[in-house]
Amino acid sequence: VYWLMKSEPDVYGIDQLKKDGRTFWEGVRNYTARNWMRDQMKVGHQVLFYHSNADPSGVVGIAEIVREAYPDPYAQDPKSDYYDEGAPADRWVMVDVGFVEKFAAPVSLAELKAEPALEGMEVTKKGSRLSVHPVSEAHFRKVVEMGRAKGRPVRAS
DNA sequence: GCCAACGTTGGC
DNA sequence: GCCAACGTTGGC
Repeated sequence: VYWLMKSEPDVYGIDQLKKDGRTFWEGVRNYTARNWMRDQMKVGHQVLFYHSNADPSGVVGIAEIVREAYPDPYAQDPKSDYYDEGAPADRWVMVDVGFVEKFAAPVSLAELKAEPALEGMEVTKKGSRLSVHPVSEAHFRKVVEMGRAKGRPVRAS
């Protein structure tokens, strides 16, 4: 299974992931996204890393799942922006993701929309807001091809 | 900053 | 269970 995960670069971008090597993906508070993370994500799955609210928004590289879903402690922390008052400890989960590669330049949303081979890809649809969702293998491969065509990517060492 | 799309909440 | 109101996401 392949995935797309969105993050605002001002909050946590691909450069930070490259620097950190891996991170925990806290703060998902949408049941559909939660269910995919909890029920379907497995270690080793590849992820398109997407920058939203960016200039340009688009896929900036590849990450991978390095730890499967476990409870998100921020949901229990009243001081956190992600606090969910009264939520049972197992309501919200997070996964850990590792850096794989950063494209030489983003594959912008405009380019994704313009590519016929990516027709139907979730992120190209109007009103697509889900921050975590699966991507078909064909779409994943195509986006990676487009990203690598931008120049030599930076890979994890 | 605007606004369309969507998910969630809460009154009934 | 319906649905209007509200909050959030995210492109532009």
